[in-house]
Amino acid sequence: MQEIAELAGTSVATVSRVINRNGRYSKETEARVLKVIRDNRYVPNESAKGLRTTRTQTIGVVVPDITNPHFSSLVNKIETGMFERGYSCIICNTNESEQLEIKHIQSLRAQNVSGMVLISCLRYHAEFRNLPTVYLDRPAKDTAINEGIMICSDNDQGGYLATKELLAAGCKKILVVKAHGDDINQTIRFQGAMRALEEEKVRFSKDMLLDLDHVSIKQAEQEMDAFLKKKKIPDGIMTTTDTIAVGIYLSLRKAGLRVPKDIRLTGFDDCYLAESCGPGLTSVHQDVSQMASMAIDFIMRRLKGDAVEDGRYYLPVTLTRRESTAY
Amino acid sequence: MQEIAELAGTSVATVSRVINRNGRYSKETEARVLKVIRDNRYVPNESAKGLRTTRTQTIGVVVPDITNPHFSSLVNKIETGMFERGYSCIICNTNESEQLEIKHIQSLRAQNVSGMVLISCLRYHAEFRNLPTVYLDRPAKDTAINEGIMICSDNDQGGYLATKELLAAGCKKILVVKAHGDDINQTIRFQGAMRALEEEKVRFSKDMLLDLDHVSIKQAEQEMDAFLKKKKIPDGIMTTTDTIAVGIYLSLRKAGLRVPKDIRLTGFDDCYLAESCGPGLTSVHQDVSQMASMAIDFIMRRLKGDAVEDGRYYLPVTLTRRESTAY
DNA sequence: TTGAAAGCGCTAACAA
DNA sequence: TTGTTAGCGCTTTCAA
Repeated sequence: MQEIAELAGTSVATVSRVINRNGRYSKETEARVLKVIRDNRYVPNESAKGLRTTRTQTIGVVVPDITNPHFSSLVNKIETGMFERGYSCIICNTNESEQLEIKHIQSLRAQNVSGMVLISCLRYHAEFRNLPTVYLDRPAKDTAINEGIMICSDNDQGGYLATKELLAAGCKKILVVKAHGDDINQTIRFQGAMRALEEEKVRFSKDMLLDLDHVSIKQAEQEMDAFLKKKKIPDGIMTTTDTIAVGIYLSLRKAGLRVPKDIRLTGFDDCYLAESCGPGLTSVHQDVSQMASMAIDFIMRRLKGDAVEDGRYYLPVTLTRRESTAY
Repeated sequence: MQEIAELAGTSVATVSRVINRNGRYSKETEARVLKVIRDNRYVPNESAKGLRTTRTQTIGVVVPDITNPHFSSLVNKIETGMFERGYSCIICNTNESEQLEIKHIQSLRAQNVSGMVLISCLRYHAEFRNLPTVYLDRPAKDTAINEGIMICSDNDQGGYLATKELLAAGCKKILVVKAHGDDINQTIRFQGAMRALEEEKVRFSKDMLLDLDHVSIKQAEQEMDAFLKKKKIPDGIMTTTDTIAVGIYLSLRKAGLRVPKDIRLTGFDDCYLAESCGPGLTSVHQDVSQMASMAIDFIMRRLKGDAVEDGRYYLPVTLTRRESTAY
């Protein structure tokens, strides 16, 4: 920067002003400085800037599993949008581990990120009130916590819609396949399903719930294999994630059961898995673009210094109908 | 840090030494400093460290499309492995755009990343010789370029294996579906396919090549729809990516063509799409874990100061057989 | 084994 | 509109 200043015949302060476009300089010096910067391919040092201002042009994004299509497209949208606004994203995978999540967040803070997008059911509001933070995609595990900005789909309604669809298709014996673990959405979607059953006065017995250790195609497939051996065959299956639904497909296929003829099936997320598996999977559609852009907006507004009120934002979901629930 | 020094009754220099474990201090002071650090939850400021040392605990990872399962699992492995070694990853999506890639790399350099993993056919060796860099998954577009460390699968052999499998299944009229664009792997895999055909003295005419604008399920499906309308129906299809193969599946299903009965199909990458679509897709398996860990190792070695020789490393591929080529 | 002090590149307060 | 300068938190040389 010193060098740029000398070449442009000015001071470092002015160079800094031009770079940060704060306006307090003449058109001529601006042009001169800009030219020298371009000619020398000068790139400002972010560490120095970060040290001086205690904020950097980076945003931390904490995600449970980048390998899950739902999250990868969410991350893709966030990363793209942030970069357009001059920010880079540090993506952190927690593999659904709370411990790892905490470590990652510490590391992000050490790196002076300017903001954070957390896909997590944990809440850290007390620890970093000054750091613009948005909780995305997952409500707080502790429902008593109201602080912070939270954006997610109306998961309860999603579970409801999917189950209603199965009932409309004439299903009487509905199996629900969810996962337990830290993602509270799984439970919320299940509750939505229960709401739909109650509304239609359909009884649900506990043995029609398959509760997986974690979300994975393999696990869903194996558990379903076991279920089919032991129990009565359902005529409809509601799953809480497309990934699980794909595992169910594999198991049913092996067992010679046809979708939708013998069994109807619904997914959740409506990621590309839903349209690419055959037969096409009816799935609850989440507006990923909207979620990402809201998260970006909130952070940008706080970065500009605007006061942004805490709140929970629930985005509406829709049902994308495909062959798997045809009737 | 100042504060820590005072509380521990020592100087900032010593605190720094303890943090960086350089050994030049007594056991007692070490214990004292460490305790104060823990008690106060002190986290060193990465910006200051970065400014002083011109390297940070971050690695830049440039990836064409995080949404593609092959890349998302590659990134997942890299991110996890790096974090275990104390590094965070800044993930950059280029959406296959050279321009965006260059912007991203500039931004990474401004952020003083300690190393880079680039999934790209471009080469930047001249610009940053000092920055530990590994080119992953994609050979140089300009084959004359020999500089740098490059790790990728033996894509030619992959194309060869897939096509051989189709031939072994008795296919006579083989359609190849690839994408053009910046990813030279697409072409290399195609060449491997040609090698297999030549070896078996099977003629290949240009109208049996479908060359997509870019890799996408949708595009593959649409182009295949059009192809089926105009041309003779093939009895085998070799694709250069699982994603494309999924699009082909969709098109064939609509047309009432059965896999593998009427048409046999192969994919490439062997990502989870391959096992989850039905019927299971025979696909060329890439050793993603190995690729990621080699990349990490090379960067770590260079970070330690070891001289690492430039070179091209081609990892062997295998064929994972599933139903789609059964015979 | 320790401490003092310089300085990494930048921003912002102050002065001009 | 511009320049001078202090100092952000850290590492590292030099001296003790």
